[in-house]
Amino acid sequence: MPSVKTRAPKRNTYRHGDLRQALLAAGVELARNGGPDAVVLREATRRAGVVPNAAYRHYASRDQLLQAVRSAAMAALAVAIEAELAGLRRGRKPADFARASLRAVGTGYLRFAQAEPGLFRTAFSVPDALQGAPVPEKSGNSGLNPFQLLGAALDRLVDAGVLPPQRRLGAEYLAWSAVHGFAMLVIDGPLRSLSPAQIEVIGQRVLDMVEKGIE
Amino acid sequence: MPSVKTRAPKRNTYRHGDLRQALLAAGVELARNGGPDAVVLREATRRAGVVPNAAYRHYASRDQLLQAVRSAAMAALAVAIEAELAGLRRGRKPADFARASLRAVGTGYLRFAQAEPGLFRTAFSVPDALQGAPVPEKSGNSGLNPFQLLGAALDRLVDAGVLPPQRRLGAEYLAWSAVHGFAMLVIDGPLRSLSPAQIEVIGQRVLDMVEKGIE
DNA sequence: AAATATACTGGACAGTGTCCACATGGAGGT
DNA sequence: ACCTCCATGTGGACACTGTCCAGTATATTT
Repeated sequence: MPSVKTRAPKRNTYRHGDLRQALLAAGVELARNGGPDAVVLREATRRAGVVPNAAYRHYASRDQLLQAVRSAAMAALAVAIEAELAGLRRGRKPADFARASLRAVGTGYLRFAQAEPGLFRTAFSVPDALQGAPVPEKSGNSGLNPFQLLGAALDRLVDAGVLPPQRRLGAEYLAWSAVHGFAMLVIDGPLRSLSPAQIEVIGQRVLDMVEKGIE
Repeated sequence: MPSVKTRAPKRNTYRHGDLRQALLAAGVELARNGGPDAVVLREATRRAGVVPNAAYRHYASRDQLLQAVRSAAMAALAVAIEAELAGLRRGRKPADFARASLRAVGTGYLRFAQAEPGLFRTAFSVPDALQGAPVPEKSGNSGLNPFQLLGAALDRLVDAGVLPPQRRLGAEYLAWSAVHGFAMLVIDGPLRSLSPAQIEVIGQRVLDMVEKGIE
């Protein structure tokens, strides 16, 4: 056996077929374990069974590849949030439903951060104007990126009369700050050593704080 | 002129004198602009006017040097918080003073993150059990690290009767999450493009949320 | 079928962390 | 005063990285 890390599928055609996609997939896999720094161009080409320079036909630099991986990670986060939202039962009063929506966004966010810390850290590894024109690469199935999903939940709170309209402006910053900060502290901060059960409990308290603090 | 990056002070003695300290200082300077990834061992030795391998007499690896830089960054954060606390006028009622203390911790935290984003990102770049035995390398002049300074402020809130004792447990996680998350979003997240004035305003709203959400 | 554009290969270079063997010279004992 | 020890710094090397430049193979267009 030559080596454990043999990943090249021994392509026989000169062209790869879909190298761009293969590099992105390899990059995502690298980011999954290891975070942003683990996204190394040469390793990605190795896994795609191609010479290092071939990557430059599809990405102008290692950083461009990392950006693509980041977008994919952001989209995965959006999907996780959407999944949490989809699991909501719709029976109750609008106010309760709106509150539950905001909670679901936060819960999905935190679950994803714990389940995929590498991707989560990659998604936020580098500056990004999330405000700007929404690009589909960073969005989930609904076409909304995580920031927009949060905004939609807050809008629902206003519509349901739970959140006074004058408090709506900038409310996503408050909610996002609390949840994002907690996620960071959990995945590689002082709260790293807590058990999943403890994290769940404190996470819910963070969401309580947001709910109380925002209205 | 040979080069702009000439930093070697042309030592003539064989021994450096205090290479360990010089490497740490160079590392901190590198982290100040550029964050954790900019802490590169060879550059640090270059600035200390020494051959790369000399570093290994004082730090077992590049990572050990980075850890030392992190501790220094954490200590600088503690000092910034202490400075904010020291600026508090003491005249008022204990309850007001306790509230102001918590706010000062948060404000110091956010000010430092904005003033020294490189050091801030470095301080939290890598897992660290902040809970464990407090080491002086990460502490400010009071001997307390940032986490402990926050805890002390919360204790004062309890003593002043503002925060019910049963809410005290874990309260630092809530406060820390909100403030840390906001800091992250500001220095390299979606809030990066906001003006300092806007950041100040939203930052105060984050602290409002903490105050309301915690009690 | 010829020409062109596209995708990949090959070889190189500077930069990094780190390993090994070696040189230097200050501290302490005789 | 000398001599030896050994912590500290040097020199050279290796594998790894991102990236540049020049070539080569194949798909597409003419």
